[in-house]
Amino acid sequence: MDADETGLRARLVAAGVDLVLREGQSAVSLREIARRAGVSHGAPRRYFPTHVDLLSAIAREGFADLTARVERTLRDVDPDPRTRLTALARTYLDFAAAHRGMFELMFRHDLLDSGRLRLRETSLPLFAVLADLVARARRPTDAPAAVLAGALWANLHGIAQLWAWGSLPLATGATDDDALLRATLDAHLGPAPA
Amino acid sequence: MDADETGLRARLVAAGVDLVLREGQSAVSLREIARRAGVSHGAPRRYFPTHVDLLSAIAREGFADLTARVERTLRDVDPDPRTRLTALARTYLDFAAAHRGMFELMFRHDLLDSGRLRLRETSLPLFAVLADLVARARRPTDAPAAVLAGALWANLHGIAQLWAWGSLPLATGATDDDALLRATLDAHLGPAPA
DNA sequence: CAGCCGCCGTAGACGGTGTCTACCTTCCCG
DNA sequence: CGGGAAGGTAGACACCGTCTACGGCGGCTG
Repeated sequence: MDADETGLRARLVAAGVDLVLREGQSAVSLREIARRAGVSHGAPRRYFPTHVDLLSAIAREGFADLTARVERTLRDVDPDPRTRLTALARTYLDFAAAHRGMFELMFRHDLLDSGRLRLRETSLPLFAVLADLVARARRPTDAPAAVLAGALWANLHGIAQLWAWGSLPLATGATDDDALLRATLDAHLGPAPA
Repeated sequence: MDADETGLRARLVAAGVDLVLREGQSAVSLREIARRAGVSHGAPRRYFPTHVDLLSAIAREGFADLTARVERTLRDVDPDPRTRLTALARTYLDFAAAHRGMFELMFRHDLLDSGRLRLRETSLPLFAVLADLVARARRPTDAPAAVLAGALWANLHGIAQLWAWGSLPLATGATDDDALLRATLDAHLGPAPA
């Protein structure tokens, strides 16, 4: 992006991303990141006044990564909106499962929520992709596109979280989330075409 | 329950519940709880070998509270399953909004997920209530009841979390979650009757 | 009734954390 | 060439969770 890739700032974020992916969100301490970046524990403070600022920068990378994955997936999928939404949803759930620590961090609002950080806005591009597809897949009797898209996102997100947490496998007895995903898409977009 | 209400164990949990409701999950340290309970910082260790054990006990209270609220709400609602599901959903969302810190703690699987703690099972009674209503509201062409109930729970949960996080208000431009809730129920259970 | 044992809470230590502050090096620009 | 700012170092502080040694108290046993 606009960051000097070789600068300490970028190295700190990269170390943090690596750490959260490998060890989970609780392992992401300022001092550990500084250690991995090979600098003293006070160094990050030049670029990130507080721990929250660094975590937010890491989470931002997570959103960028997820958004990029979705766009990459959609490049190879045919133009039917329903098909594309299915692919988007699958990517979302796979991301949450494969990068659980990062996914958790991205939505830990108690860690990240700060007026000045504007982290929430980071998810808007991804939502825009989803909302666009929803608008095209929407049936005339459905709720307004923004509402429908919001509800669908929430459903995806809830599956991702409750599945990772173990509640959904336990409650439904399922061993994978395919049926849940199908039911969700059918519910919001109407039964799948044959 | 089976705990001596005047015992230190119960006092610690009560102090923790109070703290998480008032200050949020990050304020719930062992030492602070001990301070509020008027005992030394080492005392909780008799009953909760580790911080996670205490947090789990607090989260359990949260699930019990939520379940009780749902049951209390349902006592005054007429028998139509759709109406009852609406009331249940409303209670779920209101709980998440009113007790954000507790709601977050309840689903912090990185803190609570531990084979021996069996915390996930605590949400099963609530899911059973929902699943029962879903089974009765289900249309013949819908997904199996367990799947439908799981998808609906996930949708509710996602709305609760993304709304609290601020993403959904931002993305949809809505000022309350009523439209999202209605769209969700319509999607999973079919259009509302007049 | 005496004595002992086990439960329960105390208190201090240890290594870790985030944050603050004083310092020092290095490099660029006038 | 000399001064000043940028950027990293290092130590202090308060707080955290965990571990361990200790004390006091009550109840059971002989």
